[in-house]
Amino acid sequence: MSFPLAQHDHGACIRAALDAAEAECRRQGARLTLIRRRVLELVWSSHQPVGAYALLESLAREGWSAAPPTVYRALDFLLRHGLVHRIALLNAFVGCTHPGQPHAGAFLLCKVCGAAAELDDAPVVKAIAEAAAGLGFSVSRQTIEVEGVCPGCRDKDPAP
Amino acid sequence: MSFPLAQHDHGACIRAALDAAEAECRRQGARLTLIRRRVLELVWSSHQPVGAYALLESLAREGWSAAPPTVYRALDFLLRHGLVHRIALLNAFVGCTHPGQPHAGAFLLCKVCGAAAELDDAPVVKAIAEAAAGLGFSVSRQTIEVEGVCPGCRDKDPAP
DNA sequence: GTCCGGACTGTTATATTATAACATATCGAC
DNA sequence: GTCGATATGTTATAATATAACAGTCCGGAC
Repeated sequence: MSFPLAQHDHGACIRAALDAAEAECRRQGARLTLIRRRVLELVWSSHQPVGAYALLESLAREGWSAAPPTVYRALDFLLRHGLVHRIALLNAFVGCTHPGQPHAGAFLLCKVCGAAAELDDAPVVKAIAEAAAGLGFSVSRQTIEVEGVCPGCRDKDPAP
Repeated sequence: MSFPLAQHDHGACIRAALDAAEAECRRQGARLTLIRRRVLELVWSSHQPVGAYALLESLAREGWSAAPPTVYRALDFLLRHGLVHRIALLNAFVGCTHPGQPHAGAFLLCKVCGAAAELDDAPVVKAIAEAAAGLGFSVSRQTIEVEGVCPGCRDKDPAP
């Protein structure tokens, strides 16, 4: 719900995400297998969206026998169970900060540092729902991606 | 600002779009060359977002000597001058319904018929701007894409 | 008019992202 | 243990997008 600070205990982020994922999979009766778990961990290795082929390289470096479908299947599982989001603008994937709680997923993407922050999307979703309802359109899924500069980078590099 | 009806005078849509494009290019001192004009016309040949390679095939059928860069350059020009929008979810392009008037571009995408409607995005943009400002994020560009079912398809195929 | 520089287009090659299709392995219920 | 469903391995290929460089056109300076 806010931008990750430059220095924070990121290990704690990862642990929290994996714990939440375990719990969510248990709740849904889904199997968080070794490779799915590892892909999720890699997605969470930063707060920047990661491309599928970057994940693939990481897996390969670790000695997994990995081809594109390996990664895409794991990502597909994680998407279906609400553990990651796909950033359409970047063709990349980022960990979900609150799995289990239904939400559309709205992202602020910093053009400078590449970080992604998941926004509280309720007011945005409401505005969209109203506009759509006015046209008789029934909404099923939303993509809200906002590019700009995050507070950290703005302070560092004022008016370039 | 609303969904295109199943039958409407689409020729008029195309003519209006091309006239607006001519005017907008004149205003901006930009050159709407033959191929750019033709690509815009092809983008406007329906209200459904069109992929770059579909455009490429159309051009090829018409006897243009066309390779991918041909199309991507034309699309890039049209994007830069606000004559088309890119739909990130679909990797496809759609004509802008009100060039020259600054707007973020928000789209309703019908999963059934594939039509895209450009939404009045002011309230949505406002909601996003407020949320972003609250986090100290300065917005430069937004992508708002909403999947669902348009009124026409909903009526045809109630509760599938 | 013609020369110059910038913008536009042609062409080939290649990068990047994603999926199809089929074989094999693993898990869990019974 | 066996069966069916789910998950993974593997090869190939589709779909989208860009790099790089050569050639061409166009409009203004002179």
